[in-house]
Amino acid sequence: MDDKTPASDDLGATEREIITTRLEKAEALRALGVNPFGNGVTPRHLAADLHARYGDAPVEEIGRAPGAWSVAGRVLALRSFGKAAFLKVRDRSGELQVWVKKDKVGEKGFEIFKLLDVGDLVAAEGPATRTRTGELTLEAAHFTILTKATRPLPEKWHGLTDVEQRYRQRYVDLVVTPGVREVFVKRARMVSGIRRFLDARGYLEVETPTLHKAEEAGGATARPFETHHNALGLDLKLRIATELHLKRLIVGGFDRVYEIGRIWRNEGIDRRHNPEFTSIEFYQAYATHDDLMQLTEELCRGLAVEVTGGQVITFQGQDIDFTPPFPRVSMLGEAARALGLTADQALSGRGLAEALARAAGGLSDKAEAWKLAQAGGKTPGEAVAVAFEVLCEPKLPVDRPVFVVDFPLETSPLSRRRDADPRLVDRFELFAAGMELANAFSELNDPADQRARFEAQVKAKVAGDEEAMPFDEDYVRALEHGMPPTAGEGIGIDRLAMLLTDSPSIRDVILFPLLKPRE
RNA sequence: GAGGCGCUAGCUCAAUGGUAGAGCAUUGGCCUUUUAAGCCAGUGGCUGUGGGUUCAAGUCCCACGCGCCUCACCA
Repeated sequence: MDDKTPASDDLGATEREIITTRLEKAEALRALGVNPFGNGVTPRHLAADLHARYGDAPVEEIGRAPGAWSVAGRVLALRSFGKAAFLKVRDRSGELQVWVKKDKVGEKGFEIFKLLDVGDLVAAEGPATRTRTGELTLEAAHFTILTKATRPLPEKWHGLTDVEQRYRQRYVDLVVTPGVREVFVKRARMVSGIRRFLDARGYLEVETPTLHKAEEAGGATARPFETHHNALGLDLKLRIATELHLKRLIVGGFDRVYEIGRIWRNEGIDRRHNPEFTSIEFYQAYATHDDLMQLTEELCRGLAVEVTGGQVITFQGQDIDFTPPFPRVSMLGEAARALGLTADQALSGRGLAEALARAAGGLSDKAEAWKLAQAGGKTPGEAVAVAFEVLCEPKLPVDRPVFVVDFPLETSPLSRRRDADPRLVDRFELFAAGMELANAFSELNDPADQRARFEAQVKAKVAGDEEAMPFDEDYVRALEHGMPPTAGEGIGIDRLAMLLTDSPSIRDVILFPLLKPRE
C-alpha cells in the first residue's frame, strides 16, 4: 500500500479499499480544481434557519419566496439516482435535506458530486423547496465538497453500539449516535445555568490552583494523584477539592465565591466515578447551612426545568420530583432508630457496639454485615455514619431528592460544630437516585478547633487512613485572620448531569472518559 | 482488587468441534422526488493475543489484553 494510507499494516482489505478509494477521489477533486481539504467557505445560514423560516409552509408558499440559502455540514445519508440525489446534511443547528440535480448544479458541480461519499463535509447554495414527500429541502444551485472524509462512518442504521469504541472515538460517536450530542449540549446548558444562578446572587467566579503542595491537598477524603515540577524540584499533588483555597478567599473578603473546575481523585472507576471530574464549590459569608439548603432547592429545581423542561425528571425509569422543599432525613435519628437506640445513646456510644453487632447479625449480605460489625471499633460518630450508610441509605425515598442532615462531628473535619449539640455539625448531603450529589455545611472558622481537627486527621493518617487530610498550617493561619461566618457547598457536576440527561454512566456525560490504552 | 459476561469483514450480527456467512458500507452497471431508496453483478476474514487438547478449534481448556456489569473503595 502507498505511503498516503494511514497505518496500512493495521487495515483489513475492505477498510484499505475504502480509504484508498476515498484518497483517489480526493485527488480527482484536486484535478477538478477543488481542494479536498480547503477552507475559506463560510455558510451564511444554518439548517435551523430554513426550518424556522418555512416551518410547515406548503410548497406553493415556499415557491413564492424560496430565498437564496447557503449551508454547510456533514453528509449523513446519500440517496442517489444517477443524475439526481438527496443528501442528509447536518450542521451545528440540525439537519437539512439537500437536493443535488445535474441540471441545477451544472456539469462541474455534478462531477464534484460524483466524488461525494457519506461523511464528507459539503457546502450547498440554492432556493428552498418542499419535496413530494413533504420534506423541506435546499435545491442546490451550487454544490461543492469542502472536506473529504477518508474514513467511513459506521453503518447507517445500527451506528456504533460498541461502547468502548464510542468512548475511544467520541468524534465518531457524536456524529452517528443519536442523543449523544444533546447530552453534552444539556450539560453545557446546565453549567451555564449554574453560573447565571450564582452570578445573579452576587457570587464571584474564581480559579484556584490545581497543583497542590502536599500539605494543601485536602478539603475532601480521597487519595490524590502525584506529580512533579522539574524546575522547582518539587513533588506536587493534583487537587482533590477546591475547598481550602476558596475559604482563604472568604477570609480575603470575597464574601461570595465559586469555582467550577476539574478535580482528580486517585481511586476506582465505575459507573459513578471517573478519576477526573468536575465540581462546583461555592461559599457564602454570613450564611448558614440552612440558607444553602434553600439555595440548593432553588438551584436544582431551576436546572431541572432549564435542562429537562419540568420539575419532575425521569432517571432510568424512575420519576424524581424536584419541587421544593426536598424531604429531610436525619442521619443520626435514622441510624439510631435502625439500631434500636436513642440518638443520645448512639452518640455517647452507650450500647452502640452491641447494637451494631445485633444489626449485623440480621443482615444477609456478609460484606455489609462485616462493615457494620467493624464500626463497633470506631468512634460513635463514625459508627453512626456507617450504620446510616448500611441500614438507612438504601431505604431513602427514590421519587424525591433528599437532604440527609444531622451529621456527626467525627466525619466532618471542616464543619462548624452545632451550637445546640457540639457532637454534631450543621451539614447536609443531597442524595438522588442513590447518588450523593452535594455536600454542604456551615464552615468551621475557629482556628483552634480547626487545628485540633487537622491533628485528628494526621493521627488517622498515621494509623493507616490513606484518605485522611494533611495538616494545612497556612489554612489555619488564614482562619486566624478571621473568616466570617460562612456556609459552603460542593456539587458533583457530572452526577447532576447524569441525572438531568438520564445517563446511566458517568462516562456518558464525560466527553473523553479515562480508559486503559489498548494493547 | 474480586466475580460474571463480551471480543468474528469498516459497521451491525450469524455460524452442533467438520470448507467462516448475512445485512449495511464498498467496487462495477442501471436509475432526475428519495426517507434504512431500489435492481443486477463483484470484492472484502490471522475469528482480541499467546499457549494447549483434538484427525480437525470461531466453538473446548489455560493464561493474558481491553471493555461492560456486580461488589469493594469513593463523589
